[in-house]
Amino acid sequence: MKQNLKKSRQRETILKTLYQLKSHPTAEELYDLVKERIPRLSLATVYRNLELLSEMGHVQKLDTGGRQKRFDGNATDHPHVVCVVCGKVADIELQNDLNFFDAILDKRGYDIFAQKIQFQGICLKCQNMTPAKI
Amino acid sequence: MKQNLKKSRQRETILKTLYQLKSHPTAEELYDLVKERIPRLSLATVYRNLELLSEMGHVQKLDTGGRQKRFDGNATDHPHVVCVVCGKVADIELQNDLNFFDAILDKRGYDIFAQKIQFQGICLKCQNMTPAKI
DNA sequence: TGACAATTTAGTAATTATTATTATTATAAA
DNA sequence: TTTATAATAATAATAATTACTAAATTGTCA
Repeated sequence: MKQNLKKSRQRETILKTLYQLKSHPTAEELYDLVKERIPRLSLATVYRNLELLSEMGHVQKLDTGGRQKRFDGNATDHPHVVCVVCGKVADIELQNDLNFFDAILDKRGYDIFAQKIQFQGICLKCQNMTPAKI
Repeated sequence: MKQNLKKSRQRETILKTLYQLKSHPTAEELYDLVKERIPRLSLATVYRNLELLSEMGHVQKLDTGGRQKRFDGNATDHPHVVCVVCGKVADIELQNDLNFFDAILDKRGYDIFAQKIQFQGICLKCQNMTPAKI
């Protein structure tokens, strides 16, 4: 799924900065960080590149309930824990033989009360849709 | 968590309509449906009541990747499957002893390739925040 | 029942996250 | 270098949601 990217200082710095973070920033939070290195950076550049990078499988776009989407430099499928008060997101590890609530190895201090499980796929209708010729 | 609600024709019809659906409509889709019964209905009324109803635990607000949020008349924790092409959402049932991918009892025709697991809670910082006095 | 208070609504304006546009600048290819 | 391609900054446009407000509805209780 991953493809190579043309380089530009902005794109490289955005990606590198996101990789270095353990947090899951919004586009705007990441913009503020990268802006320290590239002061003339535009917010639209951050949005455009995060979209591109997530389409290419280099980063992950997260829907965590807040108004703003969040981004994760780790593009592999892994569970998250979200604070419903402040929106902060952390990675979490599961032990794959136990049931959900017991399986969390490190709760990261979160007081957990709910889970959201979502599978992603393609529905029957969309599977049968022949792609349009170019 | 559920509290009682004051009634108004609009609120009752919105809730009843959502309960009857097996689908997971956006606020706008639900608006179109309820509008058939209450032609002068306002979209803002639908948004306001869905917000209220979900805060009170009568319905569930879903973040499924699209721009619009979706709503589920079943407020209990249960897994969903989302079509990444058209956005359609379906309920899904898991067998609780198997690992994830194998545990899905009925895929509803979806061709599934990924999973998103999200726990919800309150982070350490927010737990220690004393609530403001009224 | 009727008078008043409280709640809810419709309609619309405002807000806000994200995306599109465009002229300019940077990068790559020849 | 010269020319073509792609990316950027800055800003405008879009679209989902929320806030506002005057009018309508509902609830309370004398």
